[in-house]
Amino acid sequence: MPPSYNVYEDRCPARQVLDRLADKWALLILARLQNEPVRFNQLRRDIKGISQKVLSQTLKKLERDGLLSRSVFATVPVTVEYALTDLGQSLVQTVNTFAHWAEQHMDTVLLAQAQYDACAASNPGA
Amino acid sequence: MPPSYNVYEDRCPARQVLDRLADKWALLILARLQNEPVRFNQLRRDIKGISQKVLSQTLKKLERDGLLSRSVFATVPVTVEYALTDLGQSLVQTVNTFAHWAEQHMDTVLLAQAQYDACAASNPGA
DNA sequence: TGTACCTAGTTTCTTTTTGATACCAACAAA
DNA sequence: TTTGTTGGTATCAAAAAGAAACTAGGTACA
Repeated sequence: MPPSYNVYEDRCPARQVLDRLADKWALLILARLQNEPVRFNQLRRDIKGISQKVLSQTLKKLERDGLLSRSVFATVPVTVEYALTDLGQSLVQTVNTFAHWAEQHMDTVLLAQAQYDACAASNPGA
Repeated sequence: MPPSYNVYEDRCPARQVLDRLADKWALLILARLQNEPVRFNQLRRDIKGISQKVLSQTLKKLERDGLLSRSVFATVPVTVEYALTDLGQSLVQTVNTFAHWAEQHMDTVLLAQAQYDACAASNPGA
């Protein structure tokens, strides 16, 4: 039987889920949380280049989607810990595969880019 | 030994590769090409909601990265076919896993969203 | 001959999103 | 008292995405 949901369909909820996950910051956050809960500022330090605003927004979205949980501890100053839920854990392997692909095939991609750019430079009109 | 590249590092090329792939349109294009070459307007029709501009831009980037190839045939009117390269093929399985995760876990995500929103509505000040 | 339509895009303009920066409250350490 | 920590929010400029019109080269129809 055909699948109930289809990511190619514009308004299918599965597409919306894919839209949420197909985001570099979301993937990096999920990957960073795979082994242990991590606090807000630690995430900010570890995931180089993320801004506080985007980190905050992305964490909220991932929490809303049930992929991670937010725990507040009444320490001084306050401690907020983010951890993967079971649902988030179920996605981590795929996220890792993705990150590893990027790390492993990077040289090939860089080479392809250089070739493309060289070709474009010698054929400016094409 | 530690990996040469690290997606958590801001300027690491691997991060840039991840940035490129962590894009819903790029993933949907790669997934659509997995079984056969597809033409521009066919992609536009199949991937619901993509605009011509973004499709054109994304195809160029993926071609530059060496993930797909662009072939022009001198038919009337002209035919342009996009196909996965070997490098693109090596990524397709991961892309599929992602899309399938979205389709399979969607109900859980929708439920989590509803719970989150209900809780937020009853705790407007929190 | 004019009109409409096909291909594969590009251009233009508006709206949305992102990123950088500053700011906030509460408290600790020097 | 100034500096630093926690976890954020507010503001504003820049970048990206989206919607729509437009291009070019040609076919088909009437």
